[in-house]
Amino acid sequence: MKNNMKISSAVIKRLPRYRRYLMELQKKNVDRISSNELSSLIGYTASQIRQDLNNFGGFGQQGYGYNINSLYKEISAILGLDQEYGMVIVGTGNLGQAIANYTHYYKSGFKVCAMFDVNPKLIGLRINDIEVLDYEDLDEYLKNNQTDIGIVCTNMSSAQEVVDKLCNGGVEGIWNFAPTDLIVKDGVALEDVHLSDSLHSLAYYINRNRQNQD
Amino acid sequence: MKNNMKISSAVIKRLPRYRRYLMELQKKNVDRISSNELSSLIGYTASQIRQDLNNFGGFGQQGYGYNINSLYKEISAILGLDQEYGMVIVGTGNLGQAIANYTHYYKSGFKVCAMFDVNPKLIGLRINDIEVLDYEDLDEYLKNNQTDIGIVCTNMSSAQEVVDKLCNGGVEGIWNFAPTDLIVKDGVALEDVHLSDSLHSLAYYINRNRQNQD
DNA sequence: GCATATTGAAAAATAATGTTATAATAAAGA
DNA sequence: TCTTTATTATAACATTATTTTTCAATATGC
Repeated sequence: MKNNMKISSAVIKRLPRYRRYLMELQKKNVDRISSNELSSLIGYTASQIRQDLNNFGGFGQQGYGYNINSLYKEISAILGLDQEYGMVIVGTGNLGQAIANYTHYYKSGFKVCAMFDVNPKLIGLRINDIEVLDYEDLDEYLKNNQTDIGIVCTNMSSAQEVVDKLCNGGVEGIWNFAPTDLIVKDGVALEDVHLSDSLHSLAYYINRNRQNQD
Repeated sequence: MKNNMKISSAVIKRLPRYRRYLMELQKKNVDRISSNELSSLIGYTASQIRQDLNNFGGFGQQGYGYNINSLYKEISAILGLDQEYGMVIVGTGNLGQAIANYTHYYKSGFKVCAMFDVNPKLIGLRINDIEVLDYEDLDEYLKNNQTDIGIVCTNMSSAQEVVDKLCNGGVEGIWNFAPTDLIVKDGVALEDVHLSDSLHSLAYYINRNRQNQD
């Protein structure tokens, strides 16, 4: 990274998006792109793109633009996607299973190593070749298996207890799908996916559009 | 609403969260709360809470605070959650099934009326009592069944085509889970849930924390 | 009726984004 | 080789968006 200044979360949220577009360009065998071309593709202004990237280093070349392969690699490295992550999923309902399948399908450095549930009907099953273990054994598992990310797919009422266990077990990040706000140990990253909040925002905009038509 | 001024999306994104906390307070039979108490609960500053709510009207009373039941109802109405929404899911893989189950479980005004897929093995199945129909018949279905929201759970390459069909079929909102950016018809609301982007941001923060420890 | 609590609303402060200007440099063409 | 053009990096500035501060107004509760 270029310097120690804190990068705003607005920038960080844009990085995965840059990366997605660069991946597409790679697939099309494009090998260079200017901030202007990227701008018309992604929709951010060219200067914002240049400024965003400049937070991390001067990846472009004057008169040339950005080399797609190397910029892709740089952004991947900034995001930490050049590394492997061991994950566990707690809560093996439909959503948990879907996430297991999702990360399985989008092969990458993120690997679900185990799943946990309290439901005896699920314990012992294999989903995408991942065993569903008894939630009782989560502490023990974390003690013996270094785990980077805990994925919370439980209901609201169990979520905080699960997160406490995960944090104490040494995970570095929580990916939370439970519809509640969680407290994590200092130094643990938290990323929420609040599906109901998302759906409710959508409802707001639908209604606003309806009202504008009157 | 108080006036015609456009409300910023930052405010809209907070509304579902206010509503969640108010729901919890209702369950605990609390009947009033001040912006200060709400603040220490939710984590936003008291003045932000007051200002957010004031965008839509003066729901509080000086010297008293906010009545929880009525504020809950107000926010629900602002979000359009006092209404019913008919939805279809396109793409009946694990994620599509999980979403179907999710909205089924969190009973509310959002009802999945049909699911669509191209996979003959899935067509004809019933998931949570919702029939999986042939994607070929989507246009026909939309013509005959007024549908408010289209949920896109396909892969990246099919997503835009699906969205075009949904928009032409008259949906008012798209809830997109495909890992790509979509173009919607004017007047149609779009809400993205980019799971991979979310996971990648998490990876960034995990790595930043790691580096800070050195 | 008075002290206190609390909102609503305006103003001020801060943060984020967008624009402009310029020097440096690579690419492309004469 | 030299010149022109394209384009980034960087800084300064402008604008817009968001958050915080401040304080008058008003309801509550003793």
